[in-house]
Amino acid sequence: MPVKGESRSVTANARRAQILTATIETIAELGYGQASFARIAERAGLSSTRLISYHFAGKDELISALIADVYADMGRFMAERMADCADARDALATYIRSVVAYIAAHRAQMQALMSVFLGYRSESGASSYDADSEREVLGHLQGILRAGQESGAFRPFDTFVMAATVQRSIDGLPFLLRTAPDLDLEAYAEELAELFDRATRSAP
Amino acid sequence: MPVKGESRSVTANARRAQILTATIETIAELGYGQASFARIAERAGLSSTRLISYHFAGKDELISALIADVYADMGRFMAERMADCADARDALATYIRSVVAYIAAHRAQMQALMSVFLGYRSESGASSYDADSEREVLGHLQGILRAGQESGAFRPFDTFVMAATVQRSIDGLPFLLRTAPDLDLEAYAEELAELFDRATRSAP
Amino acid sequence: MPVKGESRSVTANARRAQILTATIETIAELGYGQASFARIAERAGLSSTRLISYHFAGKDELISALIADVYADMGRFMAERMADCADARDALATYIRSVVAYIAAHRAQMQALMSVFLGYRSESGASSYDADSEREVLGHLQGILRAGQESGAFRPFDTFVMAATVQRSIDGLPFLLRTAPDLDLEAYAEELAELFDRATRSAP
Amino acid sequence: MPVKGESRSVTANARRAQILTATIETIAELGYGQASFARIAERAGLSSTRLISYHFAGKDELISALIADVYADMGRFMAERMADCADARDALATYIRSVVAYIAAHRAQMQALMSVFLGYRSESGASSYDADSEREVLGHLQGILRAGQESGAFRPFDTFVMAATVQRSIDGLPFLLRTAPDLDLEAYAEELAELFDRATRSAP
DNA sequence: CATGAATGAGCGTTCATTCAT
DNA sequence: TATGAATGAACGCTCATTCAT
Repeated sequence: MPVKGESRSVTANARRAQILTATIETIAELGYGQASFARIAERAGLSSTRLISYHFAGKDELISALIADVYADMGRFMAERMADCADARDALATYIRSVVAYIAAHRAQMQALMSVFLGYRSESGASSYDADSEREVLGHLQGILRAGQESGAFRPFDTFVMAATVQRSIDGLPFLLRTAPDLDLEAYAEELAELFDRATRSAP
Repeated sequence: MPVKGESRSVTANARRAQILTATIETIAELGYGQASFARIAERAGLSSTRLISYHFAGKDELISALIADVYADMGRFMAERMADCADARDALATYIRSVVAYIAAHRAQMQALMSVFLGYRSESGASSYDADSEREVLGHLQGILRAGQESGAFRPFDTFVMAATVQRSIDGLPFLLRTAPDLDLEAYAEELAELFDRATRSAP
Repeated sequence: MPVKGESRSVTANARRAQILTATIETIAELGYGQASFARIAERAGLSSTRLISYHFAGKDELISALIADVYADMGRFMAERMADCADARDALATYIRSVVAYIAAHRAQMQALMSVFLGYRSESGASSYDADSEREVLGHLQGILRAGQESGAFRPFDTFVMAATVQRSIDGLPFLLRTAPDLDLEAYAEELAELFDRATRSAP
Repeated sequence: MPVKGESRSVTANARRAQILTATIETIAELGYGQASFARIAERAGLSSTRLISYHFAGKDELISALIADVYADMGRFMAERMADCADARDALATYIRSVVAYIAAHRAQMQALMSVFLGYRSESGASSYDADSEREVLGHLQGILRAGQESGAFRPFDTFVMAATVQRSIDGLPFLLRTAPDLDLEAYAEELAELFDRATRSAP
């Protein structure tokens, strides 16, 4: 039985990573609903699903770990990109461009993440992962928007609505990429940046 | 074994409607993945799941019927609302307000529809319903946007990106309503209308 | 509820015949195991399986009627052909040629009959139809063989074994025709006639 | 989920054998059509049908395994018996006696095999097992017959027809044994041997 | 750390049949 | 005579999980 405390052995972590990778690929390809332990084990080349149950307490923990992993990776990426932004307008545009860039470079992960968010209802906890993560992500965006309003760069508007709209405009990309894999994401990002700059800025 | 020909009997249609209602409620509440025939039958107060299989050829047909029903209803609602719009700016704002209004009045239906779109992969057809319906919906929006650009009311922008962004900003509402049922949708709609008016209009 | 007594109305008989024809075709094509009421009704163009249940007390009666029908028809055919046979050798050869000829002209019926015999276990009665019919058919053949032995035309042998062998050599034809529909049945019959003439006759 | 690679564990093989035995008994007694997983599991004393699904990929694999098992066993038996035959006449008689002897000693297996052949339509493959196996079995018999014709021991005749007739005369035995379990199979074999010797031999 | 074996519950579907017109 | 509606039981199969090494 694997550790519940703080650290895990090296090989255990390797196995977990291997399983998570297979899980991401499976969900990205078949959708959350079709991602059974059996199919994940098959893709990972495991002899039985038992190995998944062994390294993860259950499906809930597997999905939680997946979300945490992707979020952590994306968080690192975003933190680096957002480090030096001149002002709020720059920060918003940079945010949009950065998330789109991350999605472009991690299609499977993002596809899987979205599929999980939309297909997953934890039967243990009352609230879904969606709610918590959502609040967190939107919180960050709202921070940027509020700062812009305070500095006078942004016009008055409901920061929650604006943040949600920005986020949704990006969230949908993984699904869009399913049916249009050749989409020019850089151009897409520029269009969005321009769109939300006009939607938010105070001056004409 | 009902129907091969053209029409259905009155009682059969009543049963179908009853089952569809229960299906919508079940999916809206539990998500597509948890919406089994058993749970639907239980909610509908049916003696056995056999009745569902009897009135619908299979799960595929049940879901197809659900989508068609909701779409038809929404289509009627939208057509009425969009009938007389002065210009493109008005049309865009009306579109946003109308869809939001429809969602506000048909939360369960929309919740179910979204859940189906995101959790459903038809094993029969290659493409999911999502792809086809999406194209259709976006097509309508793109029509409004292009008309505005041609009349000079809208600035130049990629109509596909803009249409997708508008649509996503509304699509997400059913999910938002899950965690925030008390959201002021009228205000939300006004914020979106203002947001996209600024994002699209040509003049300062 | 249809008659249990002796006669049936004209239209009822027509319906029964229509259903029996569809049943024969269905069984011949898909095998007894796949011949459900639903599939039979579909092939017969009936609106519901209820019509079958209405005209036949149950599956057992449907199958019984099928067997009886085919047997009666084959019986008439055979009686005519076997009418004037010079001697036992002639009778045996004629029997073989006649049954083969009948099979050639009624492939679906025979295919269905065989499929029923081999796939059917009446849950009501203890003995299967096979046993009774078998005895009857073999009885006829044994009669021919015994007569030949008494007249000295046939050598001594176990008439039951010989009759069974003759019958099996013909029974299998419907199945053979499945995989080899172009089989020359006339030639086949001649080979069998020669084979069993040599196997039975007394003189060298 | 047992095995993707090459071999199976000891206990797994034991379970498979146990399940196969129960399957054979069930089919032999009730016929292929009534041999559900539930009935097989009950006979085998398994806690649930899940164990069957666990050890065999599906009903198709279960039936395939059954056929392969019985054929392999019969093949070994026949190979040993047919090892030293003086000539074609001897070979033919030995073939008949051997198959009958095998049937006598393995009634349930043969009953099951026949029931499967006649009641089974694989939905995966276009052709049934019957067709392939049939060709193989008849091929062997035809080999014996052709050799006899070439050596002059056998008269000219269609080897396919003769082989099919021989085979059918034996195939039917399992069914005959159902209604007449006390049949003297040794005597039966002798009658058949004599019958087909006369039918095939060239000299008077 | 890993694994084969086993499990009960649930899935969507199909079955022959009965009820009520 | 015909029919739509309804039904419970059973089907093969897959699910995530647990037991015992």
